[in-house]
Amino acid sequence: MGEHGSGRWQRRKAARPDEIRDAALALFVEKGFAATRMDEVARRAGVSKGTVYLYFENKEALLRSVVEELVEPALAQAEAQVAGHHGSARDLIRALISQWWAMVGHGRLSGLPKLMVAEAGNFPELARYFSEKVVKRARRLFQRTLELGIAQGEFRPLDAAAAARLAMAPLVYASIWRHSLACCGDEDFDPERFIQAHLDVFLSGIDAAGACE
Amino acid sequence: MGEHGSGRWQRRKAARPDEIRDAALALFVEKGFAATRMDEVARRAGVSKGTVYLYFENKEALLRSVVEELVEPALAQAEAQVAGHHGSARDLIRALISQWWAMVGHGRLSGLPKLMVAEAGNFPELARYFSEKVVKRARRLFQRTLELGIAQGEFRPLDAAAAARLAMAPLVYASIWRHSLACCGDEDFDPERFIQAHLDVFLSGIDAAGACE
Amino acid sequence: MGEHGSGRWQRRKAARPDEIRDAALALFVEKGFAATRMDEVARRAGVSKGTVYLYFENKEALLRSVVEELVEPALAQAEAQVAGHHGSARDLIRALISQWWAMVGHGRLSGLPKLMVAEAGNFPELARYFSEKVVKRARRLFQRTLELGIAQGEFRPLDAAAAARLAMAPLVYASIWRHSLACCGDEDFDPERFIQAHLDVFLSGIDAAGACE
Amino acid sequence: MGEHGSGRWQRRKAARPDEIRDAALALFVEKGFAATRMDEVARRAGVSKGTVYLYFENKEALLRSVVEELVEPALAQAEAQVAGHHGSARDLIRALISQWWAMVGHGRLSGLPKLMVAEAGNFPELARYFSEKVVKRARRLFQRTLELGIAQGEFRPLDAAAAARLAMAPLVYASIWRHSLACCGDEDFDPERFIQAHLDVFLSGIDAAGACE
DNA sequence: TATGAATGAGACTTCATTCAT
DNA sequence: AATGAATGAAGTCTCATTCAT
Repeated sequence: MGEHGSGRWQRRKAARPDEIRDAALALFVEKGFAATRMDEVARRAGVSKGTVYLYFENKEALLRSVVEELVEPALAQAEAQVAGHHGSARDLIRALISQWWAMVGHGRLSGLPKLMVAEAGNFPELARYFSEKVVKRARRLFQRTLELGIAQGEFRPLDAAAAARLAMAPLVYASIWRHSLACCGDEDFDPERFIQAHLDVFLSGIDAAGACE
Repeated sequence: MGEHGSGRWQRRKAARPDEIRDAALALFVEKGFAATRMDEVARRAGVSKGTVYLYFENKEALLRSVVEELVEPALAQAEAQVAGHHGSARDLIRALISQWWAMVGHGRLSGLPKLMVAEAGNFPELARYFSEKVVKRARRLFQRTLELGIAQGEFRPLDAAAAARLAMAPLVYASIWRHSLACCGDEDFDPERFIQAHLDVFLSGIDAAGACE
Repeated sequence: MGEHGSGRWQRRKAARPDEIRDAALALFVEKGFAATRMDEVARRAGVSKGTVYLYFENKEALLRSVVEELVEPALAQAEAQVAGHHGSARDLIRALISQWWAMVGHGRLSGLPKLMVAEAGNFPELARYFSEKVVKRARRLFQRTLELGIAQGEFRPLDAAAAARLAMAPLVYASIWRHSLACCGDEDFDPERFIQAHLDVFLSGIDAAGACE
Repeated sequence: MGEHGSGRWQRRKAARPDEIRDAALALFVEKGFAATRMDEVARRAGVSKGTVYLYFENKEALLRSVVEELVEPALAQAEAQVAGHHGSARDLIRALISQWWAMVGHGRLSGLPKLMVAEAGNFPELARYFSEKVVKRARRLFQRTLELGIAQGEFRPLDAAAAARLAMAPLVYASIWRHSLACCGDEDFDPERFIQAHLDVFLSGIDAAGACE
C-alpha cells in the first residue's frame, strides 16, 4: 500500500501467504471459523479482500493451509529435539512436557488445539489429519518414554497409553483454556504454575516407589 | 409437513422449549453456534422455523438459555451431593471425580464444556457466567477437599489451587475430546479408562507418602 | 376475556366487528397498513388474533371494511344535513366548511384522509372508491353552492371546480396534518384557528366585491 | 444477471448512491416505506440487492438519506432565490408560490410531502427533522412576507401565522394529491389550474381593499 | 499482482393466516 | 364463537466469492 519499488517490497510479496495465514489463524482461534469473515482476515493481514483469493482457493482451503503449514514444521522440529535427548525416563518426560509447553503454550501454535477442537465437527478430514499427524505422534513419544521407564523400573507398572494421555491432558487443557475461558472469565489462571504442578504430581504419581498403598 | 391431526398438538406447550433447547444444544456442540442454522434446530426439535421464535427471542438468546437452563439444575444437584459425603479426603476426591464424570461425561451436559470453549470468544458475557457459576464453583469443591486432606496429613503439602485444576483438567479434557476429535479422528479414546487412570495417578501423585524423593 | 354469561356479553359480541374496525383504523392511520400487525389490531380490540379472522377474511378485507363502513353512514348524514340548509350561498359555504370540519376534524373519520392518501398507491380500487364516493361527492356540494353564489351575484365569476377544491384543500390538509406531522414535529398547529382563517380568507377571496383590481 | 462486461462498470461509484436514492424515493412515495422491498429498490436502481447495503446501512438509513439528501440542496436553493426577490409583498407572495410549486410540484422533491405524511408516525425523528428544516423554514418565508405586506398596507390585518399556512396548504395538498388519489381515483385534477386559482383567490382574500364587509 | 465494487445464495427473523382445541 | 400455538412464505441483511480495472 504505497511502499513499492525495492527489495523490501519483494520480500513482503513472498511473505504474503504467511501473513494471511497468521491473520487467519488468530481470527479462527478467537472467533471460530464460521464467525470469521474473509474481510477481517484480509484487513488484519494488511491486504485487500481479493488478494486472499490469489493465494487460497477459498475459506476452507485457507483453514486447511493454516493448520497444515503450522503443523508440519513444528512436528519436524519436535521430533528432532526429542531424538537428541538422553538420560533417565523421568528426565525425558520432564523434557517432553517442558518442550511441548514451550512450543504450544505460546506463539503461533498455541491456538491450534482450541481451533481444532472447535472445528473438528465441521471438518472431519482436517480433524483426522490433526489427530494422526499431531496428537497421535506426540502421544507416541510420551508413551514410549513411559514404557521405557516402566521397563527400567523407574515408573511403576501402569497403562502406558492412558498415562501418555494423562501426561498431555493438562498441557492441552492449558492451551485451550488460555484461548477461551481464560480470556473472558477465568482470569486467575497461571499456565506456568499449572504446568509445573502437573509435572510434579504426574511424576510422583507414576513413580515406582510411589504406589505405597 | 402434512401430518397434522395426530399427536403433534397434544404435546403440551410446556415441553416445547426444552425440546428446542435440547436440539439446539446438540447442534451447537456438534457444529458450533455460527455454523448451526435455526432451521436445523427447528427440524431436529420437530417444529417449524417460526416456532423457535415463539420461545426464544433470537439465536443468541437461545444459546444463553441452553447454557443457563442446563447449568442451574446441574449445579444445585452437584453441590447437594457433595455436601452429603463423608469419609477421608482421598475418598472424597474419588467421589468428586466419579460424580463429576457421571454428570458431565454423559448426557445433556457432556457437550457444554466444548461449547463454552468454542464460543467464549464470541460471547464473553456467557463465558464469564459459565466461568463463575460452574467452573469456579466446581473447582472450589476440589480445592477445599484438597486443603482438608493436606491439613489431615493425607496429602503432601502442595499448591491446592493448582492441584484442584489438575484434578479437573483430565475430566474437562475428556469431555471436550469426546465431542470433538474423538468423533472424527482419535477413535481409540476410552474415556472411562482414562478417568480411572487419572484417579489412580493423581491420588498417588498427591499422597503424603508418595513424594519419596 | 372472562366476563361471560349475561346480556352484557351478548351486546359485546355484536359489537365485536366494530371494535375491531376501530382498532384497525386507529393503527392503520398511525402506522400505515403494511406496518400494522394483525396482533396489534387484535390486542387493541381486546380479542385474540384468531378472532379477527372470524369477522374479516384477511388484512386487506379489514382495511376495505374499515373504510367502507366508516364512509357510508358519514356520507348519508352529510348530504342530509346539507339538503336541509337554506340561506345565502355565503352562509351555505360557511355551513359546509364548519360541518365538514366538525365531521372530519375530530372523531373516527378524522384519520381517513391520511390513511387513504398513504395507501392509495397500494389499493387503487379502494382509492377509486374513496375518491368517487367521498371526495367527489363532497366536492360537488361545494361546487354547486359556488355556482349558485356566482349565479346570484354573491361571488365573483371564477372557476367553480377549482374553487371547490380550494375550499376543501385546507380542510383536508388540516386533517392529514393532524394525523402526521402535527403529532411528531409541527406541534404549534391549531386546526381550529386555521380553519377559521381559511373561512375568512376564502370568502373574502371569492367575494363579488372583493376583486377590486 | 448475465450482462457483464459492458458499460455497467464504468458508471462510477460516485453516482450509485444517488441512483439508489432516486429509486428508493420513487418506491417509498408510491408504495410506502414498509411495503417497499429492498429488492425492488435495487432492481429499479439497476443494481443487485447486496449493492444497496454497500451504501446504506439498512432500510431505515436509506429512508433518512433519501429525505435528507433531497432536502438540503433544495432548501439552500430556495432561500437563495427568495433572498434575491424585490418588489411589492403581493409580487413576492406570487413569486414564492410559483417557485415553491416549481420546485415541489414536479421533479424529485414532489413526492416528499406525501412520503413524510405517510411515515411521520413511524419515524418521528425524521418527521421532526422535516418539520423543522423544511416546513417551518418555508413557512417563515411566507409569514415574513405577509407581515411585510400588512405593515405596508398591501394586505389587510390578519393572523400572519395562520395565513402563511393557508398560503401553503393548497400547495402541499396538490403535491400530496398528485402522488396519491390523483393517481388512482381523482383523475381530473389539474394542479396547475388549481395553483393558479389559489393564487388568485388567496391574494384577493388578503387584499387590503378586499374585506369590504 | 492487487484491488474493492458488485453479486446473489443463504441466513435470521417477522407476521399473516390456519386450525385443533 | 373464541383462542393462541403453529406454520411457512417472504422480507431484511450478510458475506464468500468474482472480476473489471
